[in-house]
This record gives sequence, structure tokens and C-alpha cells, in this order.
Amino acid sequence: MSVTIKDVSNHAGVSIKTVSRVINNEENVAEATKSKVLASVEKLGFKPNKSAQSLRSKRSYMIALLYDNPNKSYLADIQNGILQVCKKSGYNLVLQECDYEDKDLSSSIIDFVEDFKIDGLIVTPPLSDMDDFLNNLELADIQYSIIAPSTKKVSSPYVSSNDYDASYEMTEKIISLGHKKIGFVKGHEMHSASSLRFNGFINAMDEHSLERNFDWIIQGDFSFESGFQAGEKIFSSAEQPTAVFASNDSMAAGVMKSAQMKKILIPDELSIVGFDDSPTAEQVWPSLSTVKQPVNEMALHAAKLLIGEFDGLTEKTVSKEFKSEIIIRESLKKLN
Amino acid sequence: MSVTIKDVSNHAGVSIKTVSRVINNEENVAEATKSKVLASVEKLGFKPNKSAQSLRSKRSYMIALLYDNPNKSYLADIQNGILQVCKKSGYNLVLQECDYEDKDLSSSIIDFVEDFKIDGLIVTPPLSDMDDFLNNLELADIQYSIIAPSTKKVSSPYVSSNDYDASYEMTEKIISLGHKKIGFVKGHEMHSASSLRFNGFINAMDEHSLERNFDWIIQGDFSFESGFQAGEKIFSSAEQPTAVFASNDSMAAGVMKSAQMKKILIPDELSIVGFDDSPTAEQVWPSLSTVKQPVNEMALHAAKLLIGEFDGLTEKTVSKEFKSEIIIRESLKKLN
DNA sequence: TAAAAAATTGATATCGTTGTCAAAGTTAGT
DNA sequence: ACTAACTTTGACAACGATATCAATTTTTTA
Repeated sequence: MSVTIKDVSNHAGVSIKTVSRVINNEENVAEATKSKVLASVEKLGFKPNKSAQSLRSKRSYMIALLYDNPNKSYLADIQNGILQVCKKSGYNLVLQECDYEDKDLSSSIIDFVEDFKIDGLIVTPPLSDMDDFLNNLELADIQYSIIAPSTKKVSSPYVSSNDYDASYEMTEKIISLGHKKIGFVKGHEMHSASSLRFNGFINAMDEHSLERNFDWIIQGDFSFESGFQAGEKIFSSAEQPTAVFASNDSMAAGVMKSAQMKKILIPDELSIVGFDDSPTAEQVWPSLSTVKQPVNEMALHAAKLLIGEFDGLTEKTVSKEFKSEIIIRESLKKLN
Repeated sequence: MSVTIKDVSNHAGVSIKTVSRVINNEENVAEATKSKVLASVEKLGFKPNKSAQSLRSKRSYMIALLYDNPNKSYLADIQNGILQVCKKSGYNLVLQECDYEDKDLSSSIIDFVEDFKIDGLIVTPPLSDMDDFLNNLELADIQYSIIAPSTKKVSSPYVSSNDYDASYEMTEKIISLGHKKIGFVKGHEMHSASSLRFNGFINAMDEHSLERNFDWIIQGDFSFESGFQAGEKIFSSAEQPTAVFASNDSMAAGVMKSAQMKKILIPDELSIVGFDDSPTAEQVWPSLSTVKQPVNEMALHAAKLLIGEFDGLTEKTVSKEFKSEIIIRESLKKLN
């Protein structure tokens, strides 16, 4: 069959324990022995049997991605980033869909981790906002790394993006183009990103002494439909804004549709901007100006953080905040 | 630590082998023994250690999804369907991104399967079109199930959708609304779905004795940009169609943008339909009429097929063709 | 240079299952 | 009632790695 550690030890003329030491990079192996073993490993094409390693060492070499997010494109980017790290480090990624409203979420996830001996978790929004849940993981001694936590006081490593800053910056960009009457569609109340994005908007408005018109500040839930409804409300108010900033692209597309159905010309009469740079942002007409988070890189970093925690990676990886990028497309224009 | 097969055998007063027999549903276990053991299993909350099982039985309880498809939404649906089956049957899903142009694809995948003792593969387009590749898998004695194979002559189980029929039906629908001048944007040449969709269109046109205008039949590659380019070509031709059928939604959105930039009113002056029912289809304005494949269910079935192959599932699952659904939205309208 | 300390190595137990094979128990056939 | 055939069960090896701990070799110290 396939070549085992025993074959290598025979070939190299050392004990299996020594081979084990070499492949696990343990200390106290003489250089000569090490290279002799490595040569045999190379020669025979030895690859440690994952199951045996896992059985003995109680490590599965699997990490799991926890998500409850119907945003497919976001999820795909996350997966991609994680997979890049997994591929290099020999880990596998297991997908675990969750229901954040499930009362037994904590215990079912803990069971899952113990059943499959999952080495660690990567937690994505909105689960990353649930402090109780994270606490329970901690109590169960489960390693995890968080993408976009609501608070940075967590003890586990995390990656975040500067939602607040990006929103602030985008608002300033809109203002710099001459807009003074700006509407805003808020995201799902349960997502911490929602308030960050809203606060960025509000503070930028305040900073420029622009008045908030609450007819144009609508609560949404990140869905296209809620964006459309928001548009309907905004455009039926007494006065009309010249720009609307939605907390994500789906809602921005909803606002856009509402405006277009009312024959409001975009961007001539109304500018619209979104957030996320979803595939749709490019495919609507006019194309959406938006904020692009480096989701792929964030996930990659989160995976490094996690694996680094229990696997002595060479470079020490630390929590990090990533910078989002503002993308200007057709939907945002200077006010005439 | 956690409860092992030994604990169960002690508790039930039988040998560990007998417990093993029971949990693996082997034959020739007396009913009385069986229920005694099951009671102990229940009582102690025993769950077999996956690593030990895997080590001894050479099965990993992992299946892998092979993909090389930038369409995030399609991929997410596929994953979802597979995960539903995995959850029930105790398997795990591992993601494996491939490059279909990689010369060493076959051997690298075979290595991957052997390294990780992957029990089976689920192959998605465009890899499902690569007969050579599938052949190599077969030679290496690797189990797989195919989503949307180009030919149904493969020996491994598959699921497919009726792309041809759906395309034919959609074309007839367009024709039934009075359209006679219909353009078509073809998909990526390497995907077998492209020709199926195109043939459905062509045959429906022929059936209704409608003339093909090759100024309006453009080769695309499933990308938004190629759809836009196709639109540019179509709308700069001598005569204009009253409807355009694109082989997927991204290209349809591209055509739509091109039309809208030329102030062509949709759907009053031009109907547009797509294929796939991507999230974008709903979010553009006017919303796209399209064809929705039951991707989630297809993937679910593919997973059942695969797992059923090596794991004696109760019900025998067989290859199956799924029916797509035609979704009429705002972009398709009766010709005035 | 001898003793102590540190570095290196290996024999063997072990992880928690399933596989082998033989023993014991049961049923059937004559 | 005795043998043949089948069913049921268990003792123990095996899977392929890591862990323990003691033995051996090398280096340091006095």
C-alpha cells in the first residue's frame, strides 16, 4: 500500500520515533539525522497518515467555518481565503451552517467540535456578534478566530474591517461632490456592522454640519426587498434627497429600482451608493459605487490566526484590522 | 475523557467486537444483544471516534467537492445541497478548488484523494465535461458523482438538469408573446451547458419557422462583460431584435446595460431573458426573466448518489434528470 | 579527567476502532 | 441422537502515527 513511518525508519536506519520527531519538527534532533530522514521521506514519498496522527494526537487537522449568512458571495470569498491557508498548512476546511436564532446553538456546536475533534473554528457574522455564544466556546476550551467581532475586547484573535471609517469616508466623498441632502438605509439590527456603518455616516454628516432628515433614514435588514421599501418611503417624502447611501449593495439595488420605477434619473438626479462590492454592484445599471472589504484577505488572516494558535506557525500572527476600499462607479456623480 | 467502545462493551457485558458489530449494523447479531448494546450506547452517549474508524477501516467519512467555477451563487447552492446529506449521514464535506486548465489536474486530484483518504468526489461543471479527467478518476478507482455531465454515457452516477428542454421552452415562451426577432448570446465554449442551451433555442426557432439572424447570435463566455459586448454588437446591427435570450443572467445583465445605455426601453422595446436565476436577476431593474435550475436539490441528490455508492443507504438512489423552472419577471413582455 | 548535565535516540505502550479467525452455541437433517 | 451447517460471540492483532521514559552519546563543568 502506501508508505508508512516504518518504511521511512527502515530506509533511514533510525527508529520510528526519530522519524516522527523530524516530521513534527521537534527539537533535539541532530542535523545529520534530520537530513538523513528527510532524504528518505523525500525518496519514498512519505506522507503521514492523517487518521493515525489524528487518533494519537487528538488533532483532526480540520477547522470548521461557522456561518449563518445567506450572502453567497461573501461566504464564497471567506471560504476562498481560508482555503488558501488550509492548502499550505495541510488542514481541511469543514463547513458548518448554523442558525443564530437556535437556542441550543452553543451546545450543538460544542458537540460538533468534540465529535469530529475539530481543531478550531472560524466564526463569521452575525455569529461573531453573539457574545454569549463566544463565551460558551471559550468555556468549552474551543479555539476560534473571529471575523468582524462586535467588540474588540474578546480574548480570541480576530480580524476586522474598518466599517466605521469606510462609511465615514464614503459619506465624505458624497459630500465632497456637492451633496447635502443625503439619505441612509440601515442594515440588519442584529449585525454590529450596521451600527458601525450608520455611525460613520452620521458622524461625517455632523462633521460637515449637514442636517439629518429622518424621512430619509430608514431601517432595513440588508435584503433587496427592504432596500426597495426604503426607497419607496424616501421618495414619497416631502422633500427628496440627492443621494442615498445604503448599508449594503442589495439594499442599494432596491433603492435604485424604486427610484428607476419613479423615473428618477440616476445619477443625474440621484446618486446611490452601497457597501460590500457584491457581484450585483457591477451588473446593475448604472453600476453601483460601493465599499469593498478585502474579505478574501481577512479570511486568510483569520485562518492564519487560528492555525497559528495551536500549530506553531513560524511567524507570529496577530489580530488585525483591514482597510476597505472605496469604489466609485456610475451611480455616484457630482451634484449639478 | 470521552466514552469509548470499551466502556460500552463493559456496560453491556459483551465484547468490543460485538459493540462494533452493532454500531456498524452488521449481520448476525442476536436481537437481544443488539438492543442491549444499543441501550448502553444511548445511556453512555457513545459516539465512535472518527479517527480510529478511519484509521482502521481506511474510510475517512469525508467527501470532496471539486469545482472550478467563479459563480459564487451556484457554488453556494451546491454546497448547501451536499451539506444537507452530509449532516444526516455523518460525512464531512471538504472543498477542493481546481483549475480545469491545469495539465496535472488528474494526478493532483488523485494524490489529494489518496492523501486524505477521501471517500468520494462530487464533480461540478466545467470539470464534469472533461471526459479524460473522469476517465483517470475511474482508472484510479475513485468514486465520484457528477453534476451536469456532458454525456450521459458515463458509468458513474450523475444528476443533470434539462438545459435543452428549458431553453427550448423559454424560447417558445418568448415566441408565444409575439416575438419573432430574437437574439441569443451563447455561453462559454467549454461548458456543455452552452451548446445545450443554444440548441434548445435554435430548435425552437426552427420549429416555429423563425429566421436566425447571425447578427444577433453572439458568442459569449458567461461573463457580464461578454454580455455587454454582445449587446453592443447586437444593437449596432442593421436591424434590431425585439428580444434577446442570454445563456446566463450575468450576460443578460450585460445585454441589459448595453440596451439601457442606448436608451432602449426594457421591456417595452426589448425583452431580455437570462438563465440561472442568480441573485442579480432579481436585483436589476427591470428584473430578469430566467430559468431556475433546482441546483440545491441536484447537489443533494448527487451527494446521496455518491454516499449511497459506498455506504449502503437504505433506499437505492439512481441517476436523475431534474426539471428547471421558467421564471417570468419584468424583463419579458408581450410584443406590442 | 571524572562527574554532571544536556542532547540525542530507540523500545515499546498507546490511541479507539475494525479485521481475523477460532470457539461456542443453535438449529436442522437424517 | 449424532452430525453437519449455520449463527453468534469474543480474544487478540492490526491500522499508523505519537507519547513515555529509559538508554546512550555528547558536551560542559569542576
